[in-house]
Amino acid sequence: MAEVGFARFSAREVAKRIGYSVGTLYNVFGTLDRLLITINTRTFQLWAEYVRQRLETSGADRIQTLVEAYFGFARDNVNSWTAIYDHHLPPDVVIPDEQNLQRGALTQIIVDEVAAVLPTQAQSEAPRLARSLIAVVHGHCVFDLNGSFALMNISQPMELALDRVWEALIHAGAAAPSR
Amino acid sequence: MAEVGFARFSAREVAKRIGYSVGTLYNVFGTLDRLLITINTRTFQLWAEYVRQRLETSGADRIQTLVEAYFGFARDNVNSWTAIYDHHLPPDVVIPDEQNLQRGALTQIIVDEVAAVLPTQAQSEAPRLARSLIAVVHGHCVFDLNGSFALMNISQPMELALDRVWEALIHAGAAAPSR
DNA sequence: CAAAATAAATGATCACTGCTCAAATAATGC
DNA sequence: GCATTATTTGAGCAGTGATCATTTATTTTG
Repeated sequence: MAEVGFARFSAREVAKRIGYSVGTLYNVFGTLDRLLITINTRTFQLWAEYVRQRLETSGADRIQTLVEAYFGFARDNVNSWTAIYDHHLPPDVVIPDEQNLQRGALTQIIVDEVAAVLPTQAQSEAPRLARSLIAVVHGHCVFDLNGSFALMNISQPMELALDRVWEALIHAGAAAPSR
Repeated sequence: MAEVGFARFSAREVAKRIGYSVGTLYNVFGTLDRLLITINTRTFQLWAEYVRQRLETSGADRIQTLVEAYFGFARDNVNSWTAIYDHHLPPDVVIPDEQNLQRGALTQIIVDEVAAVLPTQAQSEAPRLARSLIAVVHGHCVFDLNGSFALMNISQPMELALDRVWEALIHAGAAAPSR
């Protein structure tokens, strides 16, 4: 997936590279969708690990570190990252609970950091606000990687996203970062 | 595209439905990518028209109308809307200038409305800020349509996006809407 | 009007895809 | 050693994007 991207990904090629036949691959995963779900869950895990490591060596502005890690992983792993959002499940296919839990770990990291920055009386808003801020950063990241921002001469999209994020946090009562 | 969605879209099926052979379709468009580009440009035009009509009957908060129109079109045309972002061009294929101009019309509508809401001294920031706000709404819209918000029990994602948008506008000096 | 020149449309063919499942192969238990 | 269970296989099916020699239709010309 990392090498060829979602559009050129195929079960046959996977089988060839791992030294098995297509049949075995289908015996294990049942369907291509379930193979893709598994691959994308793994990408989420790598992403969460990437974010955790960045936080370990973060400066004072840990929110900035989060935004930079979101963009950083996407930019360093365009194909794998894009595959997460290119894969649309048919209505009858569902992601196993176990995998949804694993995928949620990344979100939890962000919820915790948002909570840490909010004042006590705004703590209850952290989960909802954090998810909204993820959407904010995600939107900027999508437009960065698909060339929309470049086409419209918008430079430094990551900084743009961070501006939006801190505006929202400060509005919610967070203390402004020392910048 | 509207009926079957990006993943099940095929040139052969198009040819069958319009009463021509695949060959003719390829004589006209040259490649599937160029057919997809054409379809998606048309979706942008329909989208812009949709937004214009909503603005005509808008209440006092025209920014809210924009956000509702962004979400509204996406929700009413999930397959066509999603196809815009699912179609990734190979590095050697480019969108013709003419089509990029047409696609830019939607952005221009939003830039104009953002400018109208900003004070005089902030006018020059309108193009950059407007594109950032589009990214904000886009991110919320993606997570709404792909089920991410539902999975995390986040209700009213459109209202959430509008909150972020107005926070940013007020931070930039816009007068708060009467809500 | 007919013949020549141009334009438009065709669809068999190629290499690929997801997926199936009877058959072959391998591993295990007794 | 033999029978039972567990794995693995890959040809085959219906579909895909793309090609291009051939056919069909239209227009121009003498």
